[in-house]
Amino acid sequence: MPEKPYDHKEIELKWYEQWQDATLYKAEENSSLPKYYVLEMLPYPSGTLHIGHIRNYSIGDALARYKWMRGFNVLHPMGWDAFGLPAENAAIANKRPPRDWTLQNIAAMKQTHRRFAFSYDWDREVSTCEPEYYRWNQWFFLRMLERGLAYRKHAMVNWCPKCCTVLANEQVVDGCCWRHDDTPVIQRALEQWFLRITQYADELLAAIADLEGGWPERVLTMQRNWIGRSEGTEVDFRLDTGEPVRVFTTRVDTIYGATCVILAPEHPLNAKLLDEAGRAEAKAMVDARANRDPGDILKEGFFTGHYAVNPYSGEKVPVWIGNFVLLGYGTGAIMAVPAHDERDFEFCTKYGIPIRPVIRPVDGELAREGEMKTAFTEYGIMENSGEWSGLTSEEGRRRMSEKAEREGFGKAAITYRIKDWGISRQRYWGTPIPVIHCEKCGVVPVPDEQLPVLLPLDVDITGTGRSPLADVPEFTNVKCPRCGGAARRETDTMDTFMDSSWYFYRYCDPKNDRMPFAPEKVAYWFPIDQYIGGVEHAILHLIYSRFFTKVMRDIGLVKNSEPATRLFTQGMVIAEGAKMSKSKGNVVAADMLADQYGADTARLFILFAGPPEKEVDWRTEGAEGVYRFLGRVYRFTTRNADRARAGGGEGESDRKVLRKLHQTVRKITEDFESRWHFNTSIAAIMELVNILYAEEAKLSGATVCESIEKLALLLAPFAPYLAQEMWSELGRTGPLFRQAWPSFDPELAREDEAEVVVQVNGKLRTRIFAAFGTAKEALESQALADDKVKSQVAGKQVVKVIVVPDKLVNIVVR
RNA sequence: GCGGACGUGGCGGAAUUGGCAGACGCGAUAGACUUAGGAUCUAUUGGGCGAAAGUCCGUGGGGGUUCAAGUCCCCCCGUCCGCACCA
Repeated sequence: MPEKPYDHKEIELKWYEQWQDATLYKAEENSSLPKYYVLEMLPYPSGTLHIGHIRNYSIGDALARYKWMRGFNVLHPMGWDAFGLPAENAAIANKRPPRDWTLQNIAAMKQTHRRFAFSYDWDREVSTCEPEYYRWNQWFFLRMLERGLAYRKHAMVNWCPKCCTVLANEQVVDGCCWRHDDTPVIQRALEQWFLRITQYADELLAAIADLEGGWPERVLTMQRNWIGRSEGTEVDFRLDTGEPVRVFTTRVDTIYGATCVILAPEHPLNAKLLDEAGRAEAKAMVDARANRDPGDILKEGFFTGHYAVNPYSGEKVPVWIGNFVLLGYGTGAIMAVPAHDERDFEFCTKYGIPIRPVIRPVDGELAREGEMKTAFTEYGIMENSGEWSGLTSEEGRRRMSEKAEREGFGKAAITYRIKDWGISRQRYWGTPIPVIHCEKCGVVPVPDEQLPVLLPLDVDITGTGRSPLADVPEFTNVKCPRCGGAARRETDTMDTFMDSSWYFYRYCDPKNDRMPFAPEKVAYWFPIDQYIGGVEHAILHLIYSRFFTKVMRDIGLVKNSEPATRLFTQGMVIAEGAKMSKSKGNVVAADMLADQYGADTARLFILFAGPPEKEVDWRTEGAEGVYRFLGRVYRFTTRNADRARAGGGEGESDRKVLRKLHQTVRKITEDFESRWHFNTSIAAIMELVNILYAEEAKLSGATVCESIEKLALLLAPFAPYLAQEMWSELGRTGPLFRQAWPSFDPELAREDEAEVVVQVNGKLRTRIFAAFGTAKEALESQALADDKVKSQVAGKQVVKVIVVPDKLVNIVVR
């Protein structure tokens, strides 16, 4: 049979049609097979399928197919099946501002999706216009409201002038919006909704220990730092105006060395303590910090003219304002102990505030006042500290905290860096927050039976920063569900990270219209065995979804406390030296690659570019080679199909090719089982194909048949369409993913003889062949008998010979 | 500034446990087939010297351990990532 040219479009469309109703990836709910659950998340904030997606999909998809072929029951959610994509939503999507990309990209994704037949992640842009998603987001919100986990408060919030919306702390990167890294966020005071993630801060931190081993250390470290727990003491200094100012310190044992109290420039007490000029100066400090000049902000401050009394020593110390004191951490005020804190040291040195050492090293002397060059920040023995002198720092901290609590001027306290999660967004799109503001009844939740609260279709997108919903009377004017009086609907919508926090649970029970999902269905699948996503979500999505899981557990919906036992973080795709992202405009869309070379090439190429955990530098030149390789495979298959079907016979190179074949199966199996270095897996398949080409004329029909068969199975996880086509060329029927993963015969894979490297003084001189297991002495004498070795050794004295059986002989001469 | 990762041909990368450096692919060069080739197939491809056999050098730089180092240890340089006044 003559070979056929490789027409990827024809092949891919053909099998795509056939797989449409095959429910290949759908979970088999009643299966008794072991579970294996693969989920992915979006690596890039973008609506269109681009290289990052392909990489993400390809990794997860290859693994899922492999697991399937190994007999696992795989939940491999496909597209947005969990929520559907009803036609009427197009109208909503259409309402978005022009800078949003949803509508055209939903169309693009449908097309690409069709061609690729894989796509199974949550997509922020799609989920933001799903009524079913709204319903269950709102359902969760109301459950949290009932439990006091959702609340509303007036707060200073991060505001991105480009997005015209509030951002959570997690979404602020280097003082800029996570989507616009050239736009500094500003602070605004607004009435906002929050989720009380801090209530779970302790558990989120403690449970990190359970994730150890399954999650990358890097991500766990980032989460630990982000939660930022520190144990210390809150202490009231009494101001000369009569009121207390509360400070937080982790080193109350140093308090006798406190030589001033410093307030954050935006501290509430400043209104009272400062005069006009002082307030203006404080405001200037706040502004300077918000604009956040790159480079170090110098420590600055000024004296308020007021004093406060140290409750332990009774000493009166000056009260200052300092730009390095943060309102958002601890109490927004500190006691400065310059002798034992580097920042305080710098500040007090600059302004001539006394530096008084009160802690000495355990086996050293107390530093002398005025002679310290740097702060001594370690624990030690307390000195010049009244009744506490002589105690260790640890003991002092404990006992002094107890005293503060006993006498009512403070207490032991734990402070977290993490803050409650602000979920209010002043956007049109996104899930409406399901509450109603009634003048008589206050904040009234929308009753469950009225969910979902949907977005109105008739909206002007102004981009002014005021929620566009506020200008739609038919949306805002409602009756209070409690008293029936006139009331106003909440116009903020939810952060879309809300959606992503639980979307994967819905995959287990996508049609449920009574609950987000049935607990027993989730119980079968969860926790996720393997989650795959980009590292950039370490403190966003990955911490929110852990929080959500714990809340769901406490509500009684799930039994697991963590969403995923293993996390794999794929590397980012770099283009022109920068992370590929929509906002940078350096996104390479998949369409080009897919149109030109097809889905199989696109996937294979991105996997071949490098190991999945590493960043890849995007350049398309290599795609040609991968396409060429698939063409080689296809042409080999078609021109040998007849021979393969006939089978039988004997060929000169059968042994050689079968050995390589079984070695390749072994190698790829090992790659899947240990590390996912698919680039080397694919390289091994290429080597196999190169040998098939070289030995093609010297093979029996039976060997050709086995080669094509195994080659198809090996390619199935990486290039499913071509693999399926090969399968059918062999006359086999049925979906390839129902086939078992190929096994290898260790006997066939074994080399006949060991190739032993012979070195002289560590330098390669020749190689010899010997039967496996040849004794050391025999190898040594065989090596020494070799002509090349003889000429190297001639005239010199053999000092030593190192023999590694089956591998190497090293002759040391002098 | 602190913490982490990394540094290999013209390029992407391989070398999994200290044991043949450069697998596989791109690019390049030559040839075959061809009216033609941006298709396909074959061969060569780290650098120096050499007609060749061969030989020396070579994994950011310097030092060390070892029979043997891309791999382990120390110092330096560079790149990337994370954190950056967290009291």
